[in-house]
Amino acid sequence: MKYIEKLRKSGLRPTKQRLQICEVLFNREKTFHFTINELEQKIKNHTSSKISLATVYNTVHAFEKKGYLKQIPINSSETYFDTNVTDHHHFYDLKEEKLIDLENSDVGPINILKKLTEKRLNQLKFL
Amino acid sequence: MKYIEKLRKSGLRPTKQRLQICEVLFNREKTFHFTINELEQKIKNHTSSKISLATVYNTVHAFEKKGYLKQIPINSSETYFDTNVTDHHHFYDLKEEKLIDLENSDVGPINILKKLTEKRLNQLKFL
DNA sequence: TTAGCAGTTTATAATGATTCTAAAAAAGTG
DNA sequence: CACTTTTTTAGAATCATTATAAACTGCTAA
Repeated sequence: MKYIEKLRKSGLRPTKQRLQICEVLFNREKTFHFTINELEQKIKNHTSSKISLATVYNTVHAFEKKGYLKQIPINSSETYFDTNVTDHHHFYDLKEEKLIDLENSDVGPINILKKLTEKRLNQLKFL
Repeated sequence: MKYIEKLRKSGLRPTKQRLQICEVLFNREKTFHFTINELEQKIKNHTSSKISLATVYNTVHAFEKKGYLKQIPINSSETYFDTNVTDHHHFYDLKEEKLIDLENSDVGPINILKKLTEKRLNQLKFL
């Protein structure tokens, strides 16, 4: 399995559950967005063995901490994650109620005209 | 009271509770951000009579629906609202864990370089 | 002014995503 | 294999928010 090394290098033990979740999350062409419950469904469809909900939460947070997933700062009852961890923007389609990725190259530069120190800017997250 | 008319015009009955909440929210120089619990505290400090938590929720949602408040799309355990309903941006200060307003005039134009139809663009919310 | 209806408030229960807990299982190490 | 550490797990706990249903209030028409 190609994920065993990746996990070990990150200091995460390559358990059966983590490897299965890796398959579901990363073994595909395109990146995608998901909630924990959507991920649980995908896991169910993908494997016969059941993974506890707590484990799904644990794993997603572990992967996020290691930088393999990114949390999307959308205001929703459920938290969204993104397997695209490159620096990019999101748009939320109000009608279809789903997220759209826009790469940085799809969006022109955003210029902050107000005077803010460099240090200050680095600790700010654009919403 | 100056808020009676405003409420009536919106189709909201000017109840004692709503007027008190109006005082707390709108009778000030600057706009501000708040969570429901922060608002509840402010109400407690402002008046002697108690307003039920359910009423605070109801009122905030009613005001939001009428356009007097704006929900801020930040991912947090609590929902943030803004009394500044003008079209503007938010930055989230990761270190101080608080929101900062940036007026549109403080931020240069954001150019979407990807081809999206006009109609599509209107139903998108920038995150 | 008052009767009655619609809108509002309220305490409390319900909901639902997420986190906590503590015990069992699995992985790594010598 | 023995032993330590990490991980998994089911279920309980948490906490913001919403639903409920009864009491109350504001409004309006007679």
